[in-house]
Amino acid sequence: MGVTIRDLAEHCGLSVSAVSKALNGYSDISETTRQTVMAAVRELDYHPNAHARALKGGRSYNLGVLFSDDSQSGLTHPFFSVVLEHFKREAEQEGYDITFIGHRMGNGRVTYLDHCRYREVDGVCMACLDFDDAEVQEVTESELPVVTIDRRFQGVPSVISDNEGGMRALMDYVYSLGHRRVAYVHGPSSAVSDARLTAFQESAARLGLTVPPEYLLPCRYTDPENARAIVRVLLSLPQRPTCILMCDDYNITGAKQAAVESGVNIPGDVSLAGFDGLSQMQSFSPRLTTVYQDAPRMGREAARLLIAQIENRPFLESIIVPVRLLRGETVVPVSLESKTI
Amino acid sequence: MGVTIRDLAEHCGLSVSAVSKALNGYSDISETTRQTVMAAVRELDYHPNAHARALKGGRSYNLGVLFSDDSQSGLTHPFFSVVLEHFKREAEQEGYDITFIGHRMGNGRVTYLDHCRYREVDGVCMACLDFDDAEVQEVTESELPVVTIDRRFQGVPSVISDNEGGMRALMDYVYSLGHRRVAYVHGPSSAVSDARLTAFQESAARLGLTVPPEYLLPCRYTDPENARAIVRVLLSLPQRPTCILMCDDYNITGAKQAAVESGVNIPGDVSLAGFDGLSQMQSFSPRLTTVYQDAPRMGREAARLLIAQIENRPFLESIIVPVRLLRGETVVPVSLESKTI
DNA sequence: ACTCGCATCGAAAACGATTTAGCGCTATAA
DNA sequence: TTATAGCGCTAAATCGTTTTCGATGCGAGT
Repeated sequence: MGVTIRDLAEHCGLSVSAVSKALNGYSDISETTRQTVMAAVRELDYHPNAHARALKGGRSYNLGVLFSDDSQSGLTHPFFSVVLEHFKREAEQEGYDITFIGHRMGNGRVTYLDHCRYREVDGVCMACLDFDDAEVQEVTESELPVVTIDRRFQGVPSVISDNEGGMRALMDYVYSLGHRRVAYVHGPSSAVSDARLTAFQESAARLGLTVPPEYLLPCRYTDPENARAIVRVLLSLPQRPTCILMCDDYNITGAKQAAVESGVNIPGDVSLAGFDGLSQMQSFSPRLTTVYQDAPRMGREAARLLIAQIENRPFLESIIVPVRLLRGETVVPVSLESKTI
Repeated sequence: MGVTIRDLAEHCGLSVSAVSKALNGYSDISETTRQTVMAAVRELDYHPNAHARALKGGRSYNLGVLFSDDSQSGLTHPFFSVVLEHFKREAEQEGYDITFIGHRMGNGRVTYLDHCRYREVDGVCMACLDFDDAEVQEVTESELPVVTIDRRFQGVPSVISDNEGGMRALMDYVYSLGHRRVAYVHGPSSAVSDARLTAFQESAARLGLTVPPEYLLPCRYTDPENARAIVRVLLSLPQRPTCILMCDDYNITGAKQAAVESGVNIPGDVSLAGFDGLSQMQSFSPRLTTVYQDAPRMGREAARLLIAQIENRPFLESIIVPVRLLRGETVVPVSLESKTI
């Protein structure tokens, strides 16, 4: 079907190996023959076959992406789709394609690692999944180059958002605006959730805030319905918080709805903050106060880290991606809130 | 590194070819030896190498995905990320992985078709891109199995959302609620946009509505800023529309903002409808009136159509995916709108 | 006994590339 | 004059499969 290296060789009157070496920049090929080969490449529109190359060289120029969350949102995940998109762009720029690693390959079940080997991916990026799964661990412990996002493993390079720093900055901010009764609707237990929760509690302690247990409620990520129910509970508390922190921006709409239903004004009666800085929320009104996570950079850094590893270039053990507090209009000084209690 | 078919053969005391045939269900292998082989597969944890298989058989069990839009949103596209996710799921179920086809492969530029050949994908799914691009046409005209989404090509199977039907239903609905001055903020020219716009105009004519040219404004998709500016113009018209149709749900937030800024109540003063039925908008308040496009089904059907083509099974020429009118709260009877003009 | 068919299996040639070993040749050095 | 050392190239092995074409042994039919 396609034109092979053999066709090229015949066309140039050279051996196959000479052509191969000319293409791959070997030093023992004269400049003139290299020119001849290159000209023939253009003329015949030759392109090497990735499979043959992978078969021989053991390199597929393919990166595996391991990615799943409890809600099975996959590519539609509002935060990780951004990370992924930029991971993909950076990878493409370096000449790598990406393939998604799943555990159902055709009829049968396959472990993640088996899928990686089947496609002979050169490395794997792991994000947003249950890192305690045995199948996942199997990959991190394999000889494959791996990079993890938002989770550290012994000896595995990682890209991590500065969750603690973001939470501290947010807490400092709401405190500075006079808030003393701060509730936190945190995500289900995971490395990220735990980091933020710890930072929340440490900040509270540092600032001298007492946080009653009913102010600390768990909520699924990216689940506005769940968020709505939980915020409704918070708003019906005898001692209502003056400020509510949500675990992600996506849940803000649910919180807003709960507020409307409870006859509570945002931010007139209660302040509200998110986490993520999703671009979809930029047109949220009033402008959302949230902690921006640099998802594009996380994706890029992850790709760079992984590729550096694969190509035996020096690389950092772990990269902390800074976050940024976005001061919107959903958190206001507590004195501006109407005293309705 | 991995365990090959040769290892299997030695372990079983068989020839490589016998093992291969046992694995691939050939009939000239006895049941007992097949059992032996299968047992060895489990014991040695053997998995075939996809590249070797692709090299020999010409099949890679890989589907290419050609996907881009003018705003370069890629995987983060609110509508197509859903299509893609379900395309991927269906493909996985049938034993296919997917790879994204771009035109920058490493340092150099590569045409889409070359990229397809390089990875030897078995077929290509094309969505949401400039179908008039020469590089795109080159793929549709190649010998590769192709399926297009939301665009028909001569001789190429396609999956298309019933845009016309949706627009007609929407128009009938707003008309039935008494709206006579209906504006349409339509998308930039494309097969989809044109289909909807035509349906809009035909419906208007059928219903006896006159649509002044200033009620027909173009707007980029998924660009709330753009939408905001345009709706602001609409709302400042001397003869204000009683109902505004937006080209997609994502732009609704921009429209809402424009309304707030113009002191216009939605839906109190002006009704508002979207298009897509994005799940992200489910928590929009008031509940959005929109035309739901069955993105998951579109993805699934596309994958099925493509795979049926690849595997030489019978397949339909084109699939029209029905839409559904979601009657929310943003379009209300015109008598309920305050007469402020 | 001889052939025929059947059931099982094996040898070997692909697939398209990379890579190692080596071969003639020329130029330089000893 | 004879080693030595590149230079520029080729031959051939190799990567892990699939697939074609036999090959072998055995029971049955004539």
